[in-house]
Amino acid sequence: MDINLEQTLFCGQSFAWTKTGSLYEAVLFGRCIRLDEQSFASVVADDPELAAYFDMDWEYAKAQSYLSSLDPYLASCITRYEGLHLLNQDPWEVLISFLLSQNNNIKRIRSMYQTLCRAFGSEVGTQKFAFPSPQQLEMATEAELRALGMGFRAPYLLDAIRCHALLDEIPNLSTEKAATHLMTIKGVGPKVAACILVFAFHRMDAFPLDTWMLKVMKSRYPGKDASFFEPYAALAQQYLFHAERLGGGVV
DNA sequence: GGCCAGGCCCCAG
DNA sequence: CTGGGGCATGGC
Repeated sequence: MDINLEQTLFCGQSFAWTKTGSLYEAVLFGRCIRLDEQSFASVVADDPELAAYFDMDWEYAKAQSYLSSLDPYLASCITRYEGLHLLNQDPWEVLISFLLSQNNNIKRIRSMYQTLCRAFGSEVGTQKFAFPSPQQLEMATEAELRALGMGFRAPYLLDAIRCHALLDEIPNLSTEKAATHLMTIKGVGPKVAACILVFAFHRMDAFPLDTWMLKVMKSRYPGKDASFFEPYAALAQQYLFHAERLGGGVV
Protein backbone atom coordinates (compact mmCIF):
# COMPACT_ATOMS: atom_id res chain seq x y z
CA MET A 1 0.00 0.00 0.00
CA ASP A 2 1.76 3.11 -1.24
CA ILE A 3 1.40 6.65 -0.05
CA ASN A 4 -0.84 8.90 -2.12
CA LEU A 5 0.60 12.41 -2.25
CA GLU A 6 -2.58 14.06 -3.48
CA GLN A 7 -4.67 12.75 -0.58
CA THR A 8 -1.89 13.25 1.96
CA LEU A 9 -0.97 16.82 1.06
CA PHE A 10 -4.46 18.17 0.36
CA CYS A 11 -6.57 16.64 3.08
CA GLY A 12 -6.36 19.69 5.31
CA GLN A 13 -3.49 18.69 7.60
CA SER A 14 -0.82 20.91 6.02
CA PHE A 15 -1.10 24.31 4.35
CA ALA A 16 2.47 24.43 3.11
CA TRP A 17 2.00 22.70 -0.24
CA THR A 18 1.09 23.94 -3.68
CA LYS A 19 0.50 21.91 -6.80
CA THR A 20 1.35 22.96 -10.33
CA GLY A 21 0.72 20.33 -12.96
CA SER A 22 1.88 17.12 -11.36
CA LEU A 23 4.46 18.85 -9.20
CA TYR A 24 4.02 19.29 -5.44
CA GLU A 25 6.09 22.05 -3.86
CA ALA A 26 6.77 23.35 -0.37
CA VAL A 27 9.53 24.94 1.67
CA LEU A 28 10.42 22.61 4.54
CA PHE A 29 13.57 21.98 6.59
CA GLY A 30 14.99 25.19 5.17
CA ARG A 31 14.93 23.98 1.58
CA CYS A 32 12.62 23.82 -1.40
CA ILE A 33 10.98 20.44 -1.76
CA ARG A 34 9.74 19.34 -5.19
CA LEU A 35 8.00 16.03 -5.62
CA ASP A 36 5.77 14.12 -7.97
CA GLU A 37 4.09 10.76 -7.52
CA GLN A 38 6.48 9.07 -9.98
CA SER A 39 9.81 10.06 -8.47
CA PHE A 40 8.62 10.09 -4.87
CA ALA A 41 9.84 6.62 -3.84
CA SER A 42 13.39 7.10 -5.07
CA VAL A 43 13.68 10.60 -3.64
CA VAL A 44 12.47 9.59 -0.20
CA ALA A 45 14.71 6.52 -0.13
CA ASP A 46 17.72 8.86 -0.03
CA ASP A 47 16.20 11.43 2.29
CA PRO A 48 15.57 10.33 5.89
CA GLU A 49 14.21 13.74 6.83
CA LEU A 50 11.50 13.49 4.19
CA ALA A 51 10.83 9.84 4.99
CA ALA A 52 10.13 10.78 8.58
CA TYR A 53 7.95 13.71 7.52
CA PHE A 54 5.86 11.48 5.29
CA ASP A 55 5.62 8.83 8.01
CA MET A 56 6.86 6.09 5.71
CA ASP A 57 7.59 3.54 8.44
CA TRP A 58 4.24 3.40 10.19
CA GLU A 59 1.78 0.49 9.99
CA TYR A 60 -0.62 1.92 7.38
CA ALA A 61 -1.42 -1.46 5.85
CA LYS A 62 -2.44 -2.86 9.19
CA ALA A 63 -4.39 0.24 10.25
CA GLN A 64 -6.30 0.57 6.97
CA SER A 65 -7.17 -3.09 7.02
CA TYR A 66 -8.39 -2.95 10.62
CA LEU A 67 -10.45 0.22 10.13
CA SER A 68 -11.98 -1.18 6.96
CA SER A 69 -13.24 -4.14 8.94
CA LEU A 70 -14.99 -1.85 11.43
CA ASP A 71 -17.75 -0.57 9.20
CA PRO A 72 -18.59 -0.38 5.47
CA TYR A 73 -18.74 3.40 5.19
CA LEU A 74 -15.27 3.89 6.62
CA ALA A 75 -14.08 1.07 4.36
CA SER A 76 -15.43 2.93 1.33
CA CYS A 77 -13.65 6.14 2.40
CA ILE A 78 -10.38 4.27 2.77
CA THR A 79 -10.81 2.73 -0.66
CA ARG A 80 -11.54 6.08 -2.27
CA TYR A 81 -8.66 7.96 -0.63
CA GLU A 82 -6.26 5.12 -0.06
CA GLY A 83 -2.68 6.07 0.74
CA LEU A 84 -3.51 9.05 2.94
CA HIS A 85 -0.68 9.37 5.45
CA LEU A 86 -0.62 11.46 8.61
CA LEU A 87 2.40 13.74 8.33
CA ASN A 88 4.94 14.35 11.07
CA GLN A 89 5.00 18.12 10.85
CA ASP A 90 6.84 20.74 12.86
CA PRO A 91 4.82 21.38 16.06
CA TRP A 92 5.32 25.14 15.93
CA GLU A 93 4.06 25.35 12.36
CA VAL A 94 1.03 23.21 13.20
CA LEU A 95 0.22 25.26 16.28
CA ILE A 96 0.12 28.49 14.27
CA SER A 97 -1.62 26.89 11.28
CA PHE A 98 -4.49 25.63 13.38
CA LEU A 99 -4.83 28.83 15.34
CA LEU A 100 -5.50 30.34 11.94
CA SER A 101 -8.00 27.59 11.16
CA GLN A 102 -10.71 28.49 13.61
CA ASN A 103 -13.97 29.66 12.09
CA ASN A 104 -12.18 29.71 8.75
CA ASN A 105 -11.98 27.74 5.52
CA ILE A 106 -9.07 25.77 4.14
CA LYS A 107 -8.52 27.96 1.11
CA ARG A 108 -8.12 31.06 3.24
CA ILE A 109 -6.04 29.28 5.89
CA ARG A 110 -3.58 28.42 3.14
CA SER A 111 -3.50 32.01 1.98
CA MET A 112 -2.97 33.34 5.52
CA TYR A 113 -0.20 30.77 6.07
CA GLN A 114 1.57 32.03 2.93
CA THR A 115 1.10 35.61 4.09
CA LEU A 116 2.99 34.85 7.31
CA CYS A 117 5.75 33.14 5.33
CA ARG A 118 6.20 36.13 3.02
CA ALA A 119 6.02 38.70 5.79
CA PHE A 120 8.28 37.04 8.37
CA GLY A 121 9.92 33.91 6.93
CA SER A 122 13.35 33.46 5.37
CA GLU A 123 13.57 33.54 1.59
CA VAL A 124 14.93 30.13 0.63
CA GLY A 125 14.61 30.31 -3.13
CA THR A 126 13.40 32.99 -5.50
CA GLN A 127 10.07 34.09 -4.05
CA LYS A 128 10.02 30.94 -1.91
CA PHE A 129 9.61 31.56 1.79
CA ALA A 130 9.95 29.28 4.78
CA PHE A 131 7.45 29.31 7.59
CA PRO A 132 8.72 31.85 10.16
CA SER A 133 10.38 30.64 13.36
CA PRO A 134 9.09 31.78 16.76
CA GLN A 135 11.95 34.29 16.86
CA GLN A 136 10.99 35.69 13.46
CA LEU A 137 7.32 35.97 14.39
CA GLU A 138 8.29 37.67 17.62
CA MET A 139 8.92 40.80 15.57
CA ALA A 140 5.21 41.11 14.83
CA THR A 141 2.83 43.45 16.62
CA GLU A 142 -0.89 42.88 16.95
CA ALA A 143 -1.60 45.85 14.68
CA GLU A 144 0.71 44.44 12.04
CA LEU A 145 -0.88 40.99 12.21
CA ARG A 146 -4.33 42.52 11.87
CA ALA A 147 -3.16 44.58 8.90
CA LEU A 148 -2.03 41.31 7.31
CA GLY A 149 -5.58 39.96 7.62
CA MET A 150 -5.20 37.73 10.69
CA GLY A 151 -8.28 39.31 12.26
CA PHE A 152 -9.36 38.25 15.74
CA ARG A 153 -6.70 35.55 15.72
CA ALA A 154 -3.90 38.13 16.03
CA PRO A 155 -3.81 38.09 19.87
CA TYR A 156 -3.88 34.28 19.79
CA LEU A 157 -0.78 34.27 17.61
CA LEU A 158 0.97 36.61 20.04
CA ASP A 159 0.16 34.35 22.98
CA ALA A 160 1.38 31.29 21.05
CA ILE A 161 4.66 33.08 20.32
CA ARG A 162 5.02 33.85 24.01
CA CYS A 163 4.30 30.22 25.01
CA HIS A 164 6.01 28.33 22.19
CA ALA A 165 8.50 26.59 24.50
CA LEU A 166 5.75 24.46 26.02
CA LEU A 167 5.69 22.47 22.78
CA ASP A 168 8.94 20.85 23.93
CA GLU A 169 7.17 19.20 26.84
CA ILE A 170 4.42 17.54 24.81
CA PRO A 171 6.34 14.34 23.93
CA ASN A 172 6.63 13.51 27.64
CA LEU A 173 2.91 13.82 28.35
CA SER A 174 -0.07 11.56 27.86
CA THR A 175 -2.38 12.69 25.08
CA GLU A 176 -4.98 13.93 27.54
CA LYS A 177 -2.45 15.85 29.65
CA ALA A 178 -0.80 17.20 26.52
CA ALA A 179 -4.13 18.58 25.30
CA THR A 180 -4.73 20.30 28.64
CA HIS A 181 -1.24 21.74 28.48
CA LEU A 182 -1.71 23.06 24.93
CA MET A 183 -5.03 24.63 25.90
CA THR A 184 -3.24 27.01 28.26
CA ILE A 185 -2.41 28.92 25.08
CA LYS A 186 -5.07 31.48 24.23
CA GLY A 187 -7.07 30.40 21.21
CA VAL A 188 -6.21 26.72 21.62
CA GLY A 189 -9.29 24.69 22.54
CA PRO A 190 -10.00 20.96 22.32
CA LYS A 191 -10.17 20.86 18.54
CA VAL A 192 -6.97 22.80 17.81
CA ALA A 193 -5.15 20.84 20.52
CA ALA A 194 -6.25 17.58 18.92
CA CYS A 195 -5.01 18.74 15.52
CA ILE A 196 -1.60 19.58 16.96
CA LEU A 197 -1.41 16.19 18.66
CA VAL A 198 -2.29 14.31 15.48
CA PHE A 199 -0.45 16.33 12.82
CA ALA A 200 2.74 17.08 14.75
CA PHE A 201 2.96 14.36 17.41
CA HIS A 202 1.29 11.44 15.65
CA ARG A 203 -1.04 10.73 18.56
CA MET A 204 -3.50 8.15 17.27
CA ASP A 205 -5.81 8.62 20.25
CA ALA A 206 -6.44 12.30 19.52
CA PHE A 207 -9.65 12.98 17.58
CA PRO A 208 -10.27 16.45 16.15
CA LEU A 209 -13.98 17.30 16.03
CA ASP A 210 -14.70 20.23 13.73
CA THR A 211 -18.00 21.16 12.08
CA TRP A 212 -17.52 18.56 9.32
CA MET A 213 -16.66 15.75 11.71
CA LEU A 214 -19.55 16.60 14.01
CA LYS A 215 -21.83 16.20 11.01
CA VAL A 216 -20.35 12.80 10.16
CA MET A 217 -20.50 11.53 13.72
CA LYS A 218 -24.09 12.63 14.13
CA SER A 219 -25.32 11.13 10.88
CA ARG A 220 -23.23 7.96 10.57
CA TYR A 221 -22.01 7.11 14.06
CA PRO A 222 -24.76 8.22 16.44
CA GLY A 223 -23.97 7.42 20.05
CA LYS A 224 -20.37 6.56 19.17
CA ASP A 225 -17.15 8.47 19.78
CA ALA A 226 -13.41 8.18 19.16
CA SER A 227 -13.19 4.96 21.14
CA PHE A 228 -15.10 3.15 18.39
CA PHE A 229 -12.08 3.62 16.09
CA GLU A 230 -9.37 2.67 18.57
CA PRO A 231 -6.49 2.20 18.33
CA TYR A 232 -6.49 4.21 15.09
CA ALA A 233 -8.94 7.00 15.87
CA ALA A 234 -6.82 9.79 14.39
CA LEU A 235 -6.41 8.07 11.03
CA ALA A 236 -10.12 7.22 10.89
CA GLN A 237 -10.94 10.83 11.65
CA GLN A 238 -8.78 12.09 8.80
CA TYR A 239 -10.35 9.74 6.26
CA LEU A 240 -13.86 10.67 7.40
CA PHE A 241 -13.09 14.40 7.40
CA HIS A 242 -11.53 14.26 3.94
CA ALA A 243 -14.38 12.22 2.49
CA GLU A 244 -16.96 14.55 3.96
CA ARG A 245 -15.32 17.62 2.44
CA LEU A 246 -14.64 16.12 -0.97
CA GLY A 247 -17.45 13.71 -1.46
CA GLY A 248 -20.18 15.61 0.33
CA GLY A 249 -20.99 12.44 2.25
CA VAL A 250 -21.72 10.28 -0.81
CA VAL A 251 -21.36 6.60 0.02
C1' DG B 1 -25.39 39.68 -0.53
C1' DG B 2 -25.97 36.47 3.01
C1' DC B 3 -23.96 32.26 4.69
C1' DC B 4 -20.31 29.60 6.11
C1' DA B 5 -15.72 28.18 7.23
C1' DG B 6 -10.88 22.16 10.45
C1' DG B 7 -13.55 27.28 17.10
C1' DC B 8 -12.80 29.61 20.96
C1' DC B 9 -13.47 33.36 24.42
C1' DC B 10 -16.37 35.20 27.57
C1' DC B 11 -20.24 35.81 30.10
C1' DA B 12 -24.64 34.66 31.83
C1' DG B 13 -27.71 31.24 34.17
C1' DC C 1 -20.90 22.96 33.71
C1' DT C 2 -23.72 24.25 29.78
C1' DG C 3 -25.45 27.48 26.24
C1' DG C 4 -25.21 31.19 23.03
C1' DG C 5 -23.47 35.70 21.06
C1' DG C 6 -19.49 37.78 19.02
C1' DC C 7 -15.60 37.70 16.37
C1' DA C 8 -12.40 39.40 11.07
C1' DT C 9 -12.30 38.01 6.67
C1' DG C 10 -12.97 36.28 2.07
C1' DG C 11 -14.85 32.48 -0.99
C1' DC C 12 -18.86 31.00 -2.78
